[in-house]
Amino acid sequence: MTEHSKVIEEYLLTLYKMKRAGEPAKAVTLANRLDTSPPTVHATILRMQRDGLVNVTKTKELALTKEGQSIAEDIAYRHNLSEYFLCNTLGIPWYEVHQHAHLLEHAMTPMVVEKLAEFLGKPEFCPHGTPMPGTELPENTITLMEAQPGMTVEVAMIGEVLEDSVDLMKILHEHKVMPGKQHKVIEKTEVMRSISLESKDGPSSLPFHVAEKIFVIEIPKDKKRSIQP
Amino acid sequence: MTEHSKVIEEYLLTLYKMKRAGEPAKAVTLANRLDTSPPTVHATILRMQRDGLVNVTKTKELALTKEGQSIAEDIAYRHNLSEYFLCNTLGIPWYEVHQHAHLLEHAMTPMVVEKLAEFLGKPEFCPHGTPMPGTELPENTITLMEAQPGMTVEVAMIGEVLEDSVDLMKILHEHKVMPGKQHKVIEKTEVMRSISLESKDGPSSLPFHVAEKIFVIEIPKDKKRSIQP
DNA sequence: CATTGTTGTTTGTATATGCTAATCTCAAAC
DNA sequence: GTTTGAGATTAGCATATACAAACAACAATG
Repeated sequence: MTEHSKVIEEYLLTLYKMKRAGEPAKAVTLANRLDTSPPTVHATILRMQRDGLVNVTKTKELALTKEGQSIAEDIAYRHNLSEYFLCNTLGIPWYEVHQHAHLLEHAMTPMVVEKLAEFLGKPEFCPHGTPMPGTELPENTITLMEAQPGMTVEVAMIGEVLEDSVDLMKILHEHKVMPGKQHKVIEKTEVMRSISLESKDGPSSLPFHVAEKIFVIEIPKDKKRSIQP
Repeated sequence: MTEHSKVIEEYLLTLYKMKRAGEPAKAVTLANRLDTSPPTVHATILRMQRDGLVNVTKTKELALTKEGQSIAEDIAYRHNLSEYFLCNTLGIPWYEVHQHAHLLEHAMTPMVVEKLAEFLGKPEFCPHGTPMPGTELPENTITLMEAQPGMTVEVAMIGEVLEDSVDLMKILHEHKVMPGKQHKVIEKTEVMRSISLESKDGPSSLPFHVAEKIFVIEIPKDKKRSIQP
């Protein structure tokens, strides 16, 4: 597992996240996500193929190789560990740790990763609820879109795509739409294409495209608020 | 103060350290330190001049501009802070933190620097005794070379040049030649070009070129061992 | 003063990373 | 089946970073 540039690590991580989110891993998508031009992505993918990091199927789907997958998981781990550290140790708000971790993730030696993980007590989830590679969300996790009006749900994870927008994250924070918090689903209005919630901190309303990226667990009526006040 | 590449940051930091160590800041020296070829250094210096980071005198001396200096101090701070963190918080041995900090120093946002400094209690020295920019070593600091036989000295700082060699650092560690430890100077032999020491942990012998880079403070006889056992 | 050695510079390349503009390919839509 | 549009690719270019080899400039030394 050789040394790879920041750029390559970025591509690997993005492909990994797209794969995990069930999105099609194509060159265009990558270009959009990474905010680079298609030709640049093309050239980079060629190098990655050459170096045995990705394979390209006949249908132009990008698939990580064993090695690519393994490196990507490593980066994801460093990223999530950094976020946990920044949030829990340094006290940087959970909704903005992503940007800072984005730099750190490429600058940690194996020893630093190991010692940091020990120091933090080997956490299994980042502050956005994303499980570290190797850990999974509970089986009964659904997206907020799938939750029905009347349900009370507990936020499990804020989808990684959403982390890129600090503004959006800040709003989620203000409405306490964050891991561990409970909300009651009031209604889903097709016209507004939004879903409205109600929690002890007040009401909130989220557009469908955001609700699709928020993962929750239904809380049975009798257990409501048993964990989070 | 714009964004600069890792490479440029490296050049700036190296120039800053050379300046502080009183070494002549020339292109060759840089090339040796950074282990790159003279043409590469040349080209990079041109870019740095273009960007207002260094000036080149008629005698080919490289001098940081105000801006270059300011950025360099910033990097030095991030480096030393990282080292302190790696050593004191994560428990990575002081003699090998340098390599890990070397990566981190280029990956810390201002917010991370600020929060980390707070968390660590705003330390003023790195684990090698190097003062953070803005802090100074005590006035009466001398190099081990300048210490006379019979003197008892306390190590204040391991010169930054020495940090590059993990092997050497490990040896210093084994002989407890580290900040805060006291040693008695036994003799300086011109023939061997080495200086021999004696501490409660046993005897050691350091070549002149190393002793030149180790900074110590003389401990008056009556105060010996009053601080460090 | 001529020689030598150190240092700086130029030349010629190479690779990774980026861009725009133009073009190609192919499936879906008409 | 022809058109259209999305996506992939090619061509042409730019910049930062690296190298080796050749050469220039200059100081030190004999």
